[in-house]
Amino acid sequence: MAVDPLASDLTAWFRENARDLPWREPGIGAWAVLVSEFMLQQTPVNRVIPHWESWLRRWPTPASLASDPPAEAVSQWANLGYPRRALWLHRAAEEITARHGGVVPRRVDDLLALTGIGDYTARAVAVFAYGERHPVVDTNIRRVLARIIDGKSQPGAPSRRDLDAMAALLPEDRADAALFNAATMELGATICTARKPRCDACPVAKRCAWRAAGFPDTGDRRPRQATYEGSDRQVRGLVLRGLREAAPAPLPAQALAPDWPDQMQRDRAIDSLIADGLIELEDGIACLPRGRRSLVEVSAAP
DNA sequence: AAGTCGTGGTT
DNA sequence: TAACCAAGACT
Repeated sequence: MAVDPLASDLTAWFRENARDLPWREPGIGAWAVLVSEFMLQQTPVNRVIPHWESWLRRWPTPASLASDPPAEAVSQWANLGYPRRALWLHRAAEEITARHGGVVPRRVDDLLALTGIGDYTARAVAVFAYGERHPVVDTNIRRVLARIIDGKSQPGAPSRRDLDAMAALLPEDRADAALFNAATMELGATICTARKPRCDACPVAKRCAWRAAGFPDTGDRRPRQATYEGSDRQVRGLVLRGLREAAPAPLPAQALAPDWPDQMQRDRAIDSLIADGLIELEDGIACLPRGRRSLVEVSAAP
């Protein structure tokens, strides 16, 4: 069966225009790819790169990460945002070590069973790390498909139709299939962007239903984010930042976001961080999870 | 299944 | 400048 012309145009474009991102280096391991996918969840590429490099330098294998306490992962995560991803990545490393002998699994089902890995990440790792043949759908790909195929400016909710659409376009050859997934994602990230698409540079503009229809605004925006200023998220961020910067030393609870105007809200934030396993609180002393040095360790120090 | 979860850059 | 956006996952 011949490769779909849309797929072949996109992969041809990708071969010439792919950004050389570090996790795309040939021979990069599955663990490195997995770490990149965790960090890239809702975080821009340019912010991820330096963190990805230092993370892998410190923890080159799942087992090496699993052998350190989660507190170290949360600290190392620094200001990447959504810090529970650090916790989940640490837990995934433990699971990989325990269930898979320290080797990142290759099957989508096994990947899906790991903490913090959902439908996108499982497929991304299987495809980009192992060259398995699956359709991958992220927000970029959803947007590209919505525009090219459905003629909409914005995609609706994630649907299994996107997965089916990618599956229908997927080249038979595994390597080509992986390239096509990466190419579609790359187009969405660099050309067919949410805000100002650069249709002049798009290799498949001729095939775009949205363009053919005159770029109709289909409304259908994503729900707007709540104001960050004064939000629970902001307090949580401040509390965690304080603990990170103090680590490995613990802090008295009063020293967490001490200037926050709303005491009740601050206390709720602390409780929610405890519930999430991001911090621990004992006798009014707070620390990162299992971050306090044991008495043995402290007394053994010179 | 809609809400929630950080942080920083861009418009 | 306030709003928008960024390789999602979990509950």
